[in-house]
Amino acid sequence: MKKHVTLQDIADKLNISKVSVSKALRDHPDISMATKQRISAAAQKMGYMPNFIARNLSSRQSNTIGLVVPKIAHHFFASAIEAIYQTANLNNYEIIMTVSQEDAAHEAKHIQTLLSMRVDGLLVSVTEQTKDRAIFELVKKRGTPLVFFDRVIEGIGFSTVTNDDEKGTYLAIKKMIQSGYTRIAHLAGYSHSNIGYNRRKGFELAAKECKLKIPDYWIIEGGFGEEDGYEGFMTLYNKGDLPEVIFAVTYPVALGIQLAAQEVGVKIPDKLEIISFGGSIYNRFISPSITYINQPINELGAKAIELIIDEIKNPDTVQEQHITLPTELIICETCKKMIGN
Amino acid sequence: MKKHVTLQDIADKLNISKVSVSKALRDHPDISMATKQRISAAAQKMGYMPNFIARNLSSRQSNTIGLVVPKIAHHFFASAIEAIYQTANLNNYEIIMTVSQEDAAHEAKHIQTLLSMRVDGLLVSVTEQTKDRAIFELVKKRGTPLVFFDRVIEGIGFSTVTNDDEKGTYLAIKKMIQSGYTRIAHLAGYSHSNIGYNRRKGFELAAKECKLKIPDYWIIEGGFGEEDGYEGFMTLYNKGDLPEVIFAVTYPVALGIQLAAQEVGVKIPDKLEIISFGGSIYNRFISPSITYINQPINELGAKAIELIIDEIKNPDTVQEQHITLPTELIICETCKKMIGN
DNA sequence: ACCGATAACTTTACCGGTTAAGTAAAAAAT
DNA sequence: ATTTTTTACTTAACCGGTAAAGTTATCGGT
Repeated sequence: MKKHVTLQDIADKLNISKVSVSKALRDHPDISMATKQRISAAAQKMGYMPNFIARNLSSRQSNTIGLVVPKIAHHFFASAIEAIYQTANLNNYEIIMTVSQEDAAHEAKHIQTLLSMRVDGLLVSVTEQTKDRAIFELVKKRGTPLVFFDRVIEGIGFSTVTNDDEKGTYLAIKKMIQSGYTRIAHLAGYSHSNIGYNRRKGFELAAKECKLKIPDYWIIEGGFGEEDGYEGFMTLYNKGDLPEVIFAVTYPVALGIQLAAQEVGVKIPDKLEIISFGGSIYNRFISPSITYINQPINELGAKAIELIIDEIKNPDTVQEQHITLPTELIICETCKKMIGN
Repeated sequence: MKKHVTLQDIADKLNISKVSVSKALRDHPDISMATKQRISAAAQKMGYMPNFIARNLSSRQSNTIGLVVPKIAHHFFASAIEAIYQTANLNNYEIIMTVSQEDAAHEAKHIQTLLSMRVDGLLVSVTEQTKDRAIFELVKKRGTPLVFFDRVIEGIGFSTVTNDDEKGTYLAIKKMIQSGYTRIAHLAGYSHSNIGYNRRKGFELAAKECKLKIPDYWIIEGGFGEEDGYEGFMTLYNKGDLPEVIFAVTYPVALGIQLAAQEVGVKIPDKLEIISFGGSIYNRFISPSITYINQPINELGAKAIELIIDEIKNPDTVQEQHITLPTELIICETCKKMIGN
């Protein structure tokens, strides 16, 4: 029972060559209808299951896409991953996902592994600490198609799919200022990451256009996780000059702020408001629910897959593309002054 | 640049056979130190990267474990998956994950695909609707090791790793009754699923031991998702006889209850309390935070990987195992009467 | 009645490794 | 000094497919 049924086994049984069996099962025109039927009947009965490994080796393509994400227990990634799996499956691609855990070294190692597995293409969202581009330059040299999504690296010739971080932030913050908020701080993430950089840029642009002066110490860099929100708030709090609103670079950061504020007794939304880039399915259960800039996560995941598949299928004609998807402001229980403006 | 460097390329360069190169790179004793060094230097310089596909085909093992989960945008699974990836990587295994989306047909198809990829073993948590065991019997016949975790199928000879659903529930509900709660309903999930069945069993056992009569219509079957919690609550509500507490079979179900209750104006925790099996990282931000039975998610994931690796490495000596991990009651802002009892 | 085309296979070669079975020269044993 | 063992390789065969290049028998056209 242990042995797998191979093409040869079927061929022997029917007294034909294994190539005929291979062709029949792939519906190749060389084989007559009658034989095709005999063969598929036999394959069925014998429980034949093609060996992908062997097939991939000889056909030099795996129908497999390597996915590298920094973490998964985070609403944005969990949803994006789900969208990616779904779209990939619809297009008959398998996904091999690896989780870098926000660690650039893991990331590089995983990409190596995926290249060794000869994935047809790569879909990557880099860690918050990724600075070294060597591994990506290697991928480029190899000629393996790669598409970045959400957290990207620009300038090395790969396509990207992102939210419109800058514009989304700009519009939201502008509206916020127009609604009467003037004392706004920003926990900004890392500016070496595109999401940190562009969200901050949108924030600063809105402030500048509205002639609002934001003190330097109200823009605080850090990571994109809950702990970073917690620490960021504490830094602000200890300065003794709390703003009215904090704009959090990600939803986890917003949660960290909330947690810290709760701890030191700063009531939200009475004493402090929060607005965040990105939400969560849990947001509506949280009190107060946080006003946020909604990301089109499913579209983002789906688009990323479409791009990579396009690059895989048309390696010669495709061109580098940079797609940004529009965001949408969702007003919840914080920042209520914005309603109607 | 496109071509990959192969063993043969290195062999040609150094005027030796490719087998020597293969052996050298795997540190086989056949090759002298001097040659090994020449070879690895050359491999390094030429940018050699082993072709896993080819290696797997010829060595008949992939160092790869197939993972099948029903969904990923759910705290329990997201965390379990993270633990699984981590433990697998530590043991030099790659994970190929597929998402069945609570659809038994997808599940079967994915398992087929993973078998075709010749994964060394499978780790499966079944969908809420899985009843047909045919695909698992096929796996058994094939001889591919498989371990179920959390949502399992028993009686077909595979090892399982689960929470101690029955005992965990039993202890929590017993404590709840002893704390003075008497009107307790249960949104129970599907009883064809082990988690539904065992949690309900624990619930009923506690009630019986405490001589508490629970009306039939207070135990409602359904799925394990938020919508099921929503519907379940509505069913209870429309009966016009609301309990004091609802025990939700999963955290998403608890959220669904909360949502529905909010909608019809039933205040939690004043008019209705909730307790749930399983929590979420978001729980502490939710108000009121829900008292829950905590699952040892990381241990569960890690243990599952350990079991499957053990089965892969010792196919002849391993025996079917059924591991249950203890749970822990975490009292939050609902069910406060339980504090101190 | 002869020729080229077509249909329906088969044979050969190859993908990039690994394993098993040689082999020649050097080292150790008798 | 001769035999045995060991060292360091090489050659051949295989994993389970796919792709390219034959090979017949049949068929349509003239």
